[in-house]
Amino acid sequence: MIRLGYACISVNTKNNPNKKTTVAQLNKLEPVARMKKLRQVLQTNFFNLMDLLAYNVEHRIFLYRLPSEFVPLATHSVAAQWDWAKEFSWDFQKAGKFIRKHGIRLTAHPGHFNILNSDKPAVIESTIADFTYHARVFDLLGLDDNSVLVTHVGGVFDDKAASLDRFVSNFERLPDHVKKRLVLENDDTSFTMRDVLELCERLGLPMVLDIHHHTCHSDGENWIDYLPRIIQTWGNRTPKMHISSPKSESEFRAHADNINVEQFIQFASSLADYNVDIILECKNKDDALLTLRRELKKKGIGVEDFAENSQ
DNA sequence: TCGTGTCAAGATCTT
DNA sequence: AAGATCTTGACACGA
Repeated sequence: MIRLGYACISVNTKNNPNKKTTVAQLNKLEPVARMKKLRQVLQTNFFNLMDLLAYNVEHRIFLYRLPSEFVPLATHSVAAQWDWAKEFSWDFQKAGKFIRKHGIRLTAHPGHFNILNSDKPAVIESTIADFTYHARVFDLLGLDDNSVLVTHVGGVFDDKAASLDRFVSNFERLPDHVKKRLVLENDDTSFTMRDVLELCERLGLPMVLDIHHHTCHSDGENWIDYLPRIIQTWGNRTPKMHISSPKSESEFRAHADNINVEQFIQFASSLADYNVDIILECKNKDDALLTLRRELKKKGIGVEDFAENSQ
């Protein structure tokens, strides 16, 4: 059984849980007004999250990536004095209860400025801080370890082996509650499916296969040969993958508006033996998901049987 | 209301 | 050593 999900933004609901403010804006304000502004943004994001999750459930979408901006400037010094976890504990509990009740799987993808294998101590520190923030949000929502934090290995720094080793030693520095949620994804320029799989096996971490990245960057491996090992990394957790279609031949790395249905069928047919959650990374977000479902249905293919039948 | 410059953050390639 | 690029939506402000 396959479940489909989308990332961060719904194009069908007007408001999304990704409202933010800027440092420059906050610096214009007095400390009290500053706190008020931050509070206001997070309150809006909670409101929008509940709205969006209700929409998701209505459309039987049980997989969703939470925007990293959910708590505005959470790891920036301008918000350092702000105890958002305490102030919003009621909201976290309420949202968490809804998420658990409906069996929604929430995941996150900390931004690309997070480089755990950096050679700069300050970058490593800010990365640890940002991962910790993401894990804390899931902890406060009371979500299990299927709510993962997806990240890339990072930079190559002219020496891939040394950079992989540095990832391992910096990983050991993460708090346990972050370690249990962190998972690694192959990227489209530096670390291939096999690089990441081997690193995941070394660290005992789950691996997210991004099939689009794999077509952009590999050493010619056939991903199907590696599928059982990739699935194995997830243990008792539900494996998660990413798919997107190339925007065009010339902009192959960029994401298209929708998923090419033939391409999806080809990918998904190899996953028939497994339970897999797949996040669609498309410009059209949730609309791409609903469109893909319609196209599959037209072809009589129930790849997402659970979601279709339990209507 | 609309168009435009700006936004916390890194790595890598180009000049 | 400094600047552009990646990628990217939304905020804030001025017209």
